[in-house]
Amino acid sequence: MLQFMNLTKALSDENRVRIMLALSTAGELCVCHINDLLSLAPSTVSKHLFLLKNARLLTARKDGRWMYYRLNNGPDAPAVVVEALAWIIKAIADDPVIEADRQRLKDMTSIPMPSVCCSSSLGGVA
Amino acid sequence: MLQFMNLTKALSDENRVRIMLALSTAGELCVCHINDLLSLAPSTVSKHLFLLKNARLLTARKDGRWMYYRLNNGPDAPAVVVEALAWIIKAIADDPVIEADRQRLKDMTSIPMPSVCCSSSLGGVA
DNA sequence: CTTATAATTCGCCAATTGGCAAAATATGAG
DNA sequence: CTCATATTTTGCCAATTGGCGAATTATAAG
Repeated sequence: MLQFMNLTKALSDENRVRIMLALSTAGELCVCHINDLLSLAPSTVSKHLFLLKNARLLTARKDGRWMYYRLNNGPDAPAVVVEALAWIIKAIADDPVIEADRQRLKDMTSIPMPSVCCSSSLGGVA
Repeated sequence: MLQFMNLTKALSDENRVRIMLALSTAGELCVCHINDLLSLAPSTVSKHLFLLKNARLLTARKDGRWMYYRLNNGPDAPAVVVEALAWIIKAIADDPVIEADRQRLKDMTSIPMPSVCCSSSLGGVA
């Protein structure tokens, strides 16, 4: 029960749902891209990612200074998680908010990432 | 999006999830049975039921002084709701908390209800 | 009409949660 | 080593939420 409630609580915040849908499109994202996407403070995003990972909805991978997050839909993911992912993606994949995020993501990730991650990724006139 | 967040927020509270699972077993329950099941104040249960109904997870039917609630899994229920119902039921139908609720429900509803609803339904030594 | 019961609404309080800034941690670059 | 960047942890505050009791509404019974 506690584990299941962690799942539903994790999905009960709009910003966390937006993260999930962004990952369903992008496959994998580093934290700074998510910061830009949501326009939230890094500490806030970090907390959201912790809750999603804690609920087993996400997995994380570290590469140098960067953390990459992805949906936990691999073969060893719990069935209840995989079903949750299918449910939310089907439910709101074509929501206007999600569509807009997808467009922003496309712009963001079109800049080759290995070089420089975020400080110059988007919104950068300077 | 707002409608979907109503759904996930409605499912993010343990007492509300217990209501859902109780209804998946009983089919239909009147509010006073749910009060007894959760041992919460009637006003609190009423608020929970409002949130679940507002999220379209439940439907309500009035019969005399009693309100009966049931899962919204009829033919005209939104697909996203039906899928949510299938998801949560599969996920926690055999959770200990839910099993215990099911036992309590069986005791409760074994008393024929049309006669007297709740004031004498359970826990009644007096 | 008056009384009693079921349920909801309202007003309030405690607990939880989402947000940020600052400090701490980790890692690559010079 | 020292500096810069990415992320997390910590501490704090405002907003939301879950809870109760009191008041209100609705309906059946006397």
